[in-house]
Amino acid sequence: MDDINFFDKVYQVARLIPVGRVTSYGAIASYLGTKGSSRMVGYAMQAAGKVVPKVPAHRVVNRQGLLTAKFHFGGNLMAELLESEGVKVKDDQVQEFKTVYWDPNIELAL
DNA sequence: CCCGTGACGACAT
DNA sequence: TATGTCGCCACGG
Repeated sequence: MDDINFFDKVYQVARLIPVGRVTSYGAIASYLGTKGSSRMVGYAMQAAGKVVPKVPAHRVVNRQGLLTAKFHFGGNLMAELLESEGVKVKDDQVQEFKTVYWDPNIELAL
């Protein structure tokens, strides 16, 4: 697994996120073992839309449940995508965040 | 090759 | 509780 690029690892985990659930950059980073490099996760997501299969980057938010990435998606697209999957979003913020929160460290429990 | 930037997070004040 | 600063590491210029 060490042969896989850091970005690819991020994509792998991101694709494991169930519909109607969201996770945080730090959670993914922690799962990968690069807890301090949460920024790299977000950076990887930047290219997520360029990779295949398509990575649900819209399901990844910051630790506060804030749609920091919506600015990059453009307009309200990210929020609409989440709501389309059943995730309630208000004021660029995920409602019931702790309820819809999906932690790879727990769910994958590896 | 060096510098600045950035989808974040934790700690310090 | 809120605001400010530092660390993290990859990529572009």
